[in-house]
Amino acid sequence: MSRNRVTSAEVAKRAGVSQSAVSRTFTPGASASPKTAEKVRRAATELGYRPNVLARAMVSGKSRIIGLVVAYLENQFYPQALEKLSTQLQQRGYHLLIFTADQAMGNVDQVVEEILDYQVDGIIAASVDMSSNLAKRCRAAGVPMVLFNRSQDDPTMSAVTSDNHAGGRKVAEFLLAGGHRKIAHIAGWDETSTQRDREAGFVAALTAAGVPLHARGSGDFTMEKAAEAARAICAADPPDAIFVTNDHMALAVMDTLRFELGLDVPGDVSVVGYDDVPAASWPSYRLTTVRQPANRMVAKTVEILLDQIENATARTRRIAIDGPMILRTSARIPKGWNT
Amino acid sequence: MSRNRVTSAEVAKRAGVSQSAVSRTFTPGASASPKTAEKVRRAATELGYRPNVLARAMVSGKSRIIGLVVAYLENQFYPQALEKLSTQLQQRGYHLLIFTADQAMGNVDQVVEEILDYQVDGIIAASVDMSSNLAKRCRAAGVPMVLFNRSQDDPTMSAVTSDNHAGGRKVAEFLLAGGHRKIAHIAGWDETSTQRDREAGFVAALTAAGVPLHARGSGDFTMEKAAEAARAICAADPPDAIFVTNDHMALAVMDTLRFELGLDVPGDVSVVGYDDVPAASWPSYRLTTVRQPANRMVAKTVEILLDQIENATARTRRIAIDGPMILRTSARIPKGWNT
DNA sequence: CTGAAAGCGCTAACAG
DNA sequence: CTGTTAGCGCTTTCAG
Repeated sequence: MSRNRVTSAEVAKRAGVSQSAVSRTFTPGASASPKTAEKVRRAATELGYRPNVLARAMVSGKSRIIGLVVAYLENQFYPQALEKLSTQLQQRGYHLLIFTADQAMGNVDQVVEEILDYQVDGIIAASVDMSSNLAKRCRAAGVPMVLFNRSQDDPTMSAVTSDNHAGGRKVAEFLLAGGHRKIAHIAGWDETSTQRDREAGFVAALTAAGVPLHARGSGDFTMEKAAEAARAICAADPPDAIFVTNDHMALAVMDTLRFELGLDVPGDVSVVGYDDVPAASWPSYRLTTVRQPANRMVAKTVEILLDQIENATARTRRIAIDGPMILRTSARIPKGWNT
Repeated sequence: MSRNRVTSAEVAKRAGVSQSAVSRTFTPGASASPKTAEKVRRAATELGYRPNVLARAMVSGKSRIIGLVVAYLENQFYPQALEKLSTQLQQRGYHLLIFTADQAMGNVDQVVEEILDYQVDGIIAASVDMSSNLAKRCRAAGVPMVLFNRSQDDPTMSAVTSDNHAGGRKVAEFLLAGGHRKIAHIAGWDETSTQRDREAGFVAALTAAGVPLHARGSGDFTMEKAAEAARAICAADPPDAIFVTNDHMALAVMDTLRFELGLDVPGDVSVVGYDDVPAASWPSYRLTTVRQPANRMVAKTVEILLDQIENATARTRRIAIDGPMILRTSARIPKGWNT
């Protein structure tokens, strides 16, 4: 009942060749005669041999494993991204090693140290914030890192996000065009770039139109807090529209408005979210939102990371991908409005 | 810009001790004098040294990585389980290496071979079906495996599920007590144990009461197909209750009934699901369902797997954890009904 | 093209 | 308790 894997040496013996010959036939850029390769391959299948990835990693310095730091998966946007990330990486011969970091516990840095222990070839930090001190540590270790759905102040880190500022602006313009003038905002965490950028774009457009923000609450990126914020905001002078920083919270806001406060959406108040998670399109919600193009974000993330890994490209890249507004029925649609 | 990690040898030199001394101070069950340990630890922090997990894995035979095979993460039950799994494992010093397997592509076996290449200490197969041939392969390799939320016919594989048969029975009894007599079922894939067991328990109770199944449709575990099935079932002689194999599909069924077919839930038809995913409790749905105790299922999975890994317990265990019915408002509640 | 030999960084006997 | 000595399984010079 112990680890009894077949080794290259055993295959070599059976095939009547040297151990290095075996190694060569299993190494992509190798030099082995068709004849030898054939003998080896036969012996290998007979014995059920497969190269030990870890041993290979030790000597080659390439583990073909990518560390993924992720916070919480309740917001549907992340499992979706995780799945795509895993699939695309797997196709290229890499695999994800998962590390969950309690955003709250602020143990992200600690976790990254652990990741480094595994000699990962690269790191993807999905929506967690990390010290730029840490970035230095990774760079020193020669391990590339890319931030997914978060961009740090530290411009030396590669990052892929959607164009949050533009997205926020679009929402404001859409709401304004719809005739709304008592526009509220329910935020996530102020510490995150997604929150800051979306709100900045949103408020900028409002300001440009000379319309002040009617009210503001914080939902902490959770449904419970978002619901509370919605209650608080509507208790005083109810808004006629609410922009919620992400769909996950927006869903809770819609439910609170409708089932608890007895308000009609969009009759009494329009609601707009951000992300376009699967649930946003469910008939019960039909949430108008700004789509984060998960596919393209993931593809870019993989491209940038593998480029840095395989071509030793030191260049850090920061990308913001534009996403369209998805018009559904949770918000009044201005006449003649096009995307 | 290359891999420049500090090695134990460098720490040894700086601390003025042997390389093995360094190894010992970083190995839990080691013998090192407080004095030496102190010197080593200082030198280590000064140099920023951390043991190379892969090298350790090579010689010790323990990689402290667990392979997780997972199919699709859209059904909220899985991200939730994944997160808990990762967290609990991480606490015990293990980490998850993710492998996505297209259930449809039937490449599960292929994927497991890949997992084995990484010298994982164990494998968790979350809701995917695998050949018992493969189980043999893992056992031969000395790698324990436990099935999560699926139990195979092959009784040599450890498995953790909820008590699906009992769950199905409960639903039938609940519906029957509620006075329903035209009861339909919308299934997932017939090949899965979850589907078979839930339906078997459900139908058994119906039969015992002398009530035939009014109609049956297949939803393929997807929302689209489930919606179609709902349409088809209601086109002929509409049922007064539908038991849907999982919440993910049940949500779609509710939406279809309400917004497309104009039916009232539970006024015209009661809907019951299975899993108790987060969305089931959202105000728009308030879906009556059978809870799969994710926490306990995960805890058991981790316990069984680590037991087999750390204590070389060969004993395979198959566990079905009972879950309560969660009464909400998508189904009529019989008078005086208690859990 | 091929075999022999030297490690990758670390743990685990083995003597002291 | 400590240092020395073997390897873990594999890739990679280095001669041939």
